[in-house]
Amino acid sequence: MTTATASPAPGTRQPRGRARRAAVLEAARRLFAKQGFKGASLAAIAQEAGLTDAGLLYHFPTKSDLLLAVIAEGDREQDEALEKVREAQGLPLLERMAEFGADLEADPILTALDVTLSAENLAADSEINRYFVDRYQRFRDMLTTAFEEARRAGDLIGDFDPAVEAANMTAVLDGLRLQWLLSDGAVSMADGMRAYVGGVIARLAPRA
Amino acid sequence: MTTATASPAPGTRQPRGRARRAAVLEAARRLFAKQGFKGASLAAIAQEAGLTDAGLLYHFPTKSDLLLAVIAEGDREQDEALEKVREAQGLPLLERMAEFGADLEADPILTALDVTLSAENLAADSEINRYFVDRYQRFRDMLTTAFEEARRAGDLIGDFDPAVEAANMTAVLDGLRLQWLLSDGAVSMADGMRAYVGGVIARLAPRA
DNA sequence: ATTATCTATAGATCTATAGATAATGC
DNA sequence: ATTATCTATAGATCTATAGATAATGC
Repeated sequence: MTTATASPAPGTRQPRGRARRAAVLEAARRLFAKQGFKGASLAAIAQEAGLTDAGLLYHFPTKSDLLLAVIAEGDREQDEALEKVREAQGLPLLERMAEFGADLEADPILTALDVTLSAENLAADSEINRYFVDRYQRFRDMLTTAFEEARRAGDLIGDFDPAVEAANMTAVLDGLRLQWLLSDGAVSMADGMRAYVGGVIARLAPRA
Repeated sequence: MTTATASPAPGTRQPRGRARRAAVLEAARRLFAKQGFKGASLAAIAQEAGLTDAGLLYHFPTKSDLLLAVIAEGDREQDEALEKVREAQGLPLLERMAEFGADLEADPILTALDVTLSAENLAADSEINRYFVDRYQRFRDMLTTAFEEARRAGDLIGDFDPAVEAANMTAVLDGLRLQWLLSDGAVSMADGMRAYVGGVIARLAPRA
């Protein structure tokens, strides 16, 4: 009976592996952006990275796993932006969310891939699914805390449920993203988020 | 030079074709619900409907087209429910939207397939893409009109943009749907929509 | 010697298409 | 005779896996 030790991800143990893995990610990011998820074949991506398609699958077990890796990499960059938001607390944090729509408009490709992958893996009990479940949970938690803090500070008053407000703010951001993509930019994430956040604050702020 | 006449959809000209088409749709609806879009193979659906997978593709050129047909059929049923909403105008219509989240929770399968397909076809310039673009447009238009009417009637006041409000309300519904699916029901579409619609009205209604 | 990385190969699924069969119109 | 419906077949892509090669640890 072997002890089940958590082994590191494939392709990260040796220099050759790390280099290939990085090359595959770079090629995938480029080809997914240019041809879409379905349009970019594993064989094409593998060729760009200098190995066979089967070789690529040693690093990323499925095509969806590869896309997840591309997205997760993008998320890490976005997380740095989120860190700035997190420096704020309570009402100021919520106020900064007004500009989050505009921020997302800056990276249309990643936004599109993200929506595709999260929707595609709704049902499956996969690592991908857990990734998105966690991400939404963390995002909602951050906002829930901010709503609670804002109430505690007296910046927001009235009979509202912080968890529901957090889910709704997350929902607007996500729903606007879909409409923004489907309307080819005619529906503005930036305008929508500014109006939404402004509306929430106007509704819950103490009367001047 | 032949005149480009709009030919009817394949499988609708002869009784045999109509029957097979219906059988395929029924089998598809059942198998997609049970095994998901990816899990249900064309061959399995075709077998249930009594023809080969290639024969199925005469009726529905691609697997996505088949899913679209299943969804469009569901939409027609939902449209009947929407007709009742449309009977109302202005503020009463908006008030009814508060219950729309609860309505959607009644049909989880269709909701999940719908999100999958709309996200999957964001980029492609396909019939499917146009279907969703149109559907969102019509939904937003309905709400935009309602916001305009409510303002004209004096039920809503203040400096708001009906188009932005319509897009945001559509977005909350859509975004909550995604979270509802991903959280396995922990995030409630019903609660979210009631809070959202209530909030919009509270913010924009004349002070009592 | 052992493990990491990769290739060769085969299977499953979706899709395209040539041509066969069934139905309809004349 | 013409058109609608369908099958047989082949190609493209994703995936699984056995085994080869390269790197590392001893």
